[in-house]
Amino acid sequence: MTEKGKYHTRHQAEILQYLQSTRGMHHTAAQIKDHFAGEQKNIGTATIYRQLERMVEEGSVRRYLLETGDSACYEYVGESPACSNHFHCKCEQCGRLIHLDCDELQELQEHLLSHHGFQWNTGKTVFYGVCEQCRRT
Amino acid sequence: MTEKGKYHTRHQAEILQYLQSTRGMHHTAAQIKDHFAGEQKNIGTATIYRQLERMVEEGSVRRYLLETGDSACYEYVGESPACSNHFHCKCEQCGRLIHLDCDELQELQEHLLSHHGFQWNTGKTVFYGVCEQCRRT
DNA sequence: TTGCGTGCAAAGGTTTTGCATGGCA
DNA sequence: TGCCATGCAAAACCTTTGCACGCAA
Repeated sequence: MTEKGKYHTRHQAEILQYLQSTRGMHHTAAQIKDHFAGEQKNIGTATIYRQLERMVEEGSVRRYLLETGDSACYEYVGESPACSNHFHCKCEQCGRLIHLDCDELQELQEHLLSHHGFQWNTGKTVFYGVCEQCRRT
Repeated sequence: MTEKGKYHTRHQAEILQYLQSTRGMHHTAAQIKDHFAGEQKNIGTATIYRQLERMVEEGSVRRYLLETGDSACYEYVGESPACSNHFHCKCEQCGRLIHLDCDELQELQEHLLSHHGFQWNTGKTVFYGVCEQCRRT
């Protein structure tokens, strides 16, 4: 399956390391580019997209679509699927992406599969709504 | 809140009527444009986007983001929030958008609110995964 | 040496915007 | 008549692609 990614390059390692060091956070391609630009390390936009695409295919990184016109967001999730036990909630008011740890998620996943035959890819799904902070103000 | 939409125009009525007549289905802006082009009714792209934006703001139409690079999808959902008792599931293999009626949805909604303080907007959320048909093949 | 990775620039696609014109009230 | 809506074209934006060069193995 992994025909791509034959070579281990410096940029590949640096991007992966950056994403790993910010586990739990998400970045757009442009933000990643800016991060390295800030360290005097220029990485071409195409390279960033190509590396991210590879990591998404491998499964170590997830991509989220938030709003029309916005960039996609990328987040390191690791090699093991065990860490996927949280909801991704996007607040429609303040725009934050919130990670909620919750066992209910797994129950719902099983329900969707057994009752509806739908094999839910929990990682890719984003729940839209209003977060606690915004709700109180 | 509704400063916009002061005038009722022919195009507005036609677009809304088309979306209403296809309730349960979703269309991209381009598909809507093509539909009217097929009836010798040309509607400018900008007009379609502007009308859709208005309807989304009003709440009678929902917008879904499916894949990067793809267009957003629009679907008529009506004025009442009662119809929102179903999941929107996008099959990552065949690309279909599936509507699943399910009470579990409301339970999850209550759970998210009471345990995590997150007021989930169920209509906007799309569950990604693999549908029953694709799973069996 | 072989062939993948990179960077740059250009292309591709969707959505938004500016501006003059047309239509609703 | 006063504004809003429309259409066209251009702009803005994110992402992908082509190609020559660089680098890993």
